[in-house]
Amino acid sequence: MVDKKSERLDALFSALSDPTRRAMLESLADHPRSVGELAAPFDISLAGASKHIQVLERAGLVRREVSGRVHTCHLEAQPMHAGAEWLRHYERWWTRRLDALEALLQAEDTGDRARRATATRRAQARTKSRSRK
Amino acid sequence: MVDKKSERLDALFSALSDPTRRAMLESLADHPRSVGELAAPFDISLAGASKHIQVLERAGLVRREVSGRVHTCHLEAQPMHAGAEWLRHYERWWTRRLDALEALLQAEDTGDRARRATATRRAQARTKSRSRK
DNA sequence: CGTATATTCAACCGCATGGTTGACAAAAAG
DNA sequence: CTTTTTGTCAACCATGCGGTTGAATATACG
Repeated sequence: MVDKKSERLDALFSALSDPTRRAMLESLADHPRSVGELAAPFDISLAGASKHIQVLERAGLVRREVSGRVHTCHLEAQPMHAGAEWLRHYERWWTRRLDALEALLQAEDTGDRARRATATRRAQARTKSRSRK
Repeated sequence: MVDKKSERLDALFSALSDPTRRAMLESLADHPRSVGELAAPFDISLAGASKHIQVLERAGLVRREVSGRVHTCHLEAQPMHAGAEWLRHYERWWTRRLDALEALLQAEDTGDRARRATATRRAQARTKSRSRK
């Protein structure tokens, strides 16, 4: 069940890793569109677009309403929330730059592993290719 | 240069789409680790882990400090910011509550997302004229 | 009815990915 | 100097992915 969450993130990030699919989602953010309408802006076959849409569907990002022969695709953004939450967890790393003081504090707080890493960092800052003791 | 941004997102989301790599990043969020330390928790060869780390590096998520024969890997989270921003763009879609059709579906079909297609078809027989542009 | 339209499906192609193993290189340890 | 440790590289394998084409399936239209 932890596994389940991971698989959802797999599918989400994997779906988002393709520029065509991201563009499709952006276009669906405007309003729902048929498969043909979704495919139109891209220089790919309808079958190719259909596959992309299926990937988005499997990731839960698109819901399909079949009405006659037209399949209307709607944006379903909830799964993105999990991804955003995962990323949010790292906010402090791009907000607060890892500086020397923090590294020093961490070295004194925790075990030898952190201390070694800090020493390495310090040594490297001082002399580029000299090895430490 | 718009292209450039897209490529960065490609690399980012693609890097994040693998559970092993996400776990590596989580472990690096704690403190920097050597390649061997990063590989240890997983049941894969060192060479396999090395490849994962290279993917993370190419996505800009990991910086490597070579000190002697030890390669120490540091988390470099800036690239995640772009992904978080992209996702944030859709916040209103997952904030916004389920619409009438969704509510109807939930009432009829208790919670199982997998069988939504059939429920949709059922609901469609009733509300035929909804929401086409 | 027959035909045009919207979409999927199946088979295939080329390339990337995640994984392995077996050298290999460089630094540390003895 | 020799051995051990740390990690990469190259080759290989199986699988998946993005793309195609061509046929199949419904549905709508005249």
